[in-house]
Amino acid sequence: MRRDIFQAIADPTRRAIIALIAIQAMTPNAIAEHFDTTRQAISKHLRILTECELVEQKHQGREIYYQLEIDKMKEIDKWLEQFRQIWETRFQQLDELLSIIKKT
Amino acid sequence: MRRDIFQAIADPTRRAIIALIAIQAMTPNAIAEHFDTTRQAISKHLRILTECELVEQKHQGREIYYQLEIDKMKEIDKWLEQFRQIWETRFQQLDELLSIIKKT
DNA sequence: TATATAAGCAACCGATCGGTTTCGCAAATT
DNA sequence: AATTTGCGAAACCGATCGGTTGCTTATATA
Repeated sequence: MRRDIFQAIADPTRRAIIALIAIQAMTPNAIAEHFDTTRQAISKHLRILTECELVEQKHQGREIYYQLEIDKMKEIDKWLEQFRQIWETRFQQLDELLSIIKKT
Repeated sequence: MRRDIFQAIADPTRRAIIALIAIQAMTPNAIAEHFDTTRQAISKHLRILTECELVEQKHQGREIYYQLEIDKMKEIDKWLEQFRQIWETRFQQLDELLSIIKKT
């Protein structure tokens, strides 16, 4: 059951769930209302999100509120960093090229 | 065959391929040498990456060089933007809290 | 105490995934 | 012209995915 964050965000429904609970913690039933599937399907998605620690449970009576563990999202940002360096370098090179053209 | 970038980066081998060809364009054979699988398996990954336009082909004789379409990576960055706003706000709030504590 | 509600869990299903093997084709090399 | 090399395409395979249905447990409410 090797879960990682990249696999977690691969599914569009899970990305939508993430965006939903980013605003405020919600129960599975409340989340399910936003989608065209059963609560059980949502529960499965929440289990995957919980397993890779993207989401946290907060028990409150018989309700379970799921909230986004926003810090975990930074892992994606961290991975992107190596490419951000490249595209910024490219941009800079383009910029330099343009200024050279301008001078001649 | 609905391919999107999030599904493309879900696989660890594909992420490694992306990182590899980010440095310089490479042929399928050259890429395959870096992994413990067959060239055909790599070819399949390249097909998926090509389908979602993360990668471009450059034919040169009978060799095909695959190069990263770095701009496409920005789509992930764009999606992350909404969450970056949240975690920066949280950080700011924490910062304010700390300065309030300091004052008292 | 009986009933309704919130939620997790397990079994099942068709579709897709990642991989291998085999094949065919086109470009280089001999 | 014959052979080697680089590559994609297709067929196949077991594993996993996303979903449903049916069940159990625990907390509220009548």
